[in-house]
Amino acid sequence: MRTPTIRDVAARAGVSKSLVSLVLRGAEGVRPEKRAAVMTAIEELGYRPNAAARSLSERRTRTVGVLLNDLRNPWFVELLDGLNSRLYDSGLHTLLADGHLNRRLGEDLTRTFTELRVDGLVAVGTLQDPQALRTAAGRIPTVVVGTREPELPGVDIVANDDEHGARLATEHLIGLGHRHIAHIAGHGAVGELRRRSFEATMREHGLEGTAVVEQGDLTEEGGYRATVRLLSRPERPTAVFAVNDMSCVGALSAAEESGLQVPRDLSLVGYDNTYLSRLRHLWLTTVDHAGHDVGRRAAQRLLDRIENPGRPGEVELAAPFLEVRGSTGVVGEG
Amino acid sequence: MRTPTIRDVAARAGVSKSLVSLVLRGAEGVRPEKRAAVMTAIEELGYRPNAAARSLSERRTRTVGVLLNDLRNPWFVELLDGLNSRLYDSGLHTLLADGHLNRRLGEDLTRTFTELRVDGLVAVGTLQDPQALRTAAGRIPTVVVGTREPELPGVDIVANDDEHGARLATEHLIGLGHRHIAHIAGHGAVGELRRRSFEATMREHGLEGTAVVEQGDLTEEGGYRATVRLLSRPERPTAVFAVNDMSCVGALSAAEESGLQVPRDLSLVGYDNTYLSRLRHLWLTTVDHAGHDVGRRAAQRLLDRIENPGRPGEVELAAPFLEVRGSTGVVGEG
DNA sequence: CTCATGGGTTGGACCGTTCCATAAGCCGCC
DNA sequence: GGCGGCTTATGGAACGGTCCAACCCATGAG
Repeated sequence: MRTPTIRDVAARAGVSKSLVSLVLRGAEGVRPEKRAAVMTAIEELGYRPNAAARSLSERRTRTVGVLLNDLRNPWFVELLDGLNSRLYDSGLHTLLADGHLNRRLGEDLTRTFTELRVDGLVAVGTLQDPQALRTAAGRIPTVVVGTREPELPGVDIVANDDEHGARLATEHLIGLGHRHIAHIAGHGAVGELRRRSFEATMREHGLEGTAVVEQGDLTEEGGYRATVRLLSRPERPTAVFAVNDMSCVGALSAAEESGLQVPRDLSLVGYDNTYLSRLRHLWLTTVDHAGHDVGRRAAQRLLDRIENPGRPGEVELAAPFLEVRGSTGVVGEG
Repeated sequence: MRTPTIRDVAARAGVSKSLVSLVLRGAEGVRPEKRAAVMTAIEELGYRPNAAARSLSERRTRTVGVLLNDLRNPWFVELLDGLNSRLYDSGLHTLLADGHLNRRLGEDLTRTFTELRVDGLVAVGTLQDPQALRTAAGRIPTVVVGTREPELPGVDIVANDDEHGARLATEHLIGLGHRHIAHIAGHGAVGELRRRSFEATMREHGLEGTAVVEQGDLTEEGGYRATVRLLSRPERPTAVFAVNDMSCVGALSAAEESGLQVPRDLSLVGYDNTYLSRLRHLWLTTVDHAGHDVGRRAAQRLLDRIENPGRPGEVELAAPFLEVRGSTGVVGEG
């Protein structure tokens, strides 16, 4: 028994395949009894439309490909949620693929999605291969989300406002009376923006003399090492603003190891408001990167771009906000 | 300019579309100069095969759909890695979809994958809708991975041996001299297996009198609450084996809150060896669920089932192992 | 010289839909 | 009775590949 096609349904319902097609797409002007006959035939045969045949004929897939940079670090879940729901409202499905997993295999996911003829492409986070994304973006409406790079022609970027977020974190610490504040930096455009904004904010408050930056790498290990270096300085900082939650957890470990209590002896602020920071045991003050909002806006951008592919690429920023938890406190109080 | 098709390539290379097709599929017996002509035409036109057309004609997609239960809890990353690499070796791509995200939208992903005519289906973790999976499994070779339910006709299950894992954890604690050991249980088949094995192991060591079970729910919050209850008992346990790492982190918080030091006053063992347990700040002793191995075996099962769809469903278990870190210690020592 | 052999290539049917132009049927009106 | 107009249904041509039987053309054997 082959899987049934639209013709099998038609034969069983005693109508033409065209009418079945009309019913499937919910067309007006089909006589109710015929519609019912078709529906029962579909039911009885367990018919399911063939997406390949449909998209071949329709010349679109109603599907959006989402490229994730690394499943291991699920900062993007809220973002996906926003993206997904907005796209779904417009009748688009999303398919995910993880770049990290597939890169080791030498598989180029932009190519896979290109061959699938997805209607749009969303790159979540910084991808390994900007060149592949560039060529894909030449064919498929593309939006980059949750990062600030790469900037490509005809590609929109939607992210949170890192400068604003870093300012929020830094001013929060300054407001608590901290003067010796350190920043654990990360690489890439996002790391750059956050660091610069940290430095600018410190300068605005006349604290450029006591601002310190240590380089991290967005991992726990990097955050740990950077903090160990920070704490061995003659003028030990009383607060650390880490480029992301992961680094912040590393900072937390380093602090405890050297006998410092958080937040009594050292205040910590992370970035991303991942579920890590929400763990009762960590309970980090952090900057929420407005993932849901970013995702929704990205979806809207993509829909616009599918409508009107020619438009030049733009950058759209959502406003992050501070989530104050237990890792920050007034300086010198305990 | 339409996107080029195989016929455009053929015209440009001065050959028939059939020959282009042969070249694309790397067929033998094509004259080298013709092959070269086709390749340059492909290059010049930027031709990309159309997956829909190909799969319509070939009547298969070379694609496997992977259903994830919840991206927020990324215990399955290693597993995906194993799965992916094995499938890729056999020329199959994987597409991911997250059930949690899409369920809210009322989208049935098994249906989406059925319409896509994926060659196989992998359900990672317990899904919300076993009924949908059952009907999908009736059409598409299906394997359930990393969980023990649902058991469906013609569906293989590949997971780690929870009974063995729970035994490892429990005997580790007993070996450290613990007698009053508690278990934070989880729901579902997996929770049941781990709890039963905990109880059996305790019984074998004559410790059924001091074994305690509190119900959790696999979340941090649940682990926290269960531990608070445990610690308020007259006979406080000296060790806790939690059903998963997430619960274990909750237990850790509860312990610290009531002034107990881990592992001096309370030993803790988790399950899954997620990156959470590897965080220096938590550094949990945990049972590794052999994700990579499970993933590879699942891929093999799926490939077998694609070859031979009729076979009845079987359960295959991989051996978990203990990962001793900092959250367990000899009883009474500090 | 004829004919079988076989490597290399090709046209056309087919996969399962959508879409469009056209047909069928019915009604009312002149 | 013929005809225009309207609603509803239909056949056939795409869509872009794969696959297969048939074809072409050297080559070598008989």
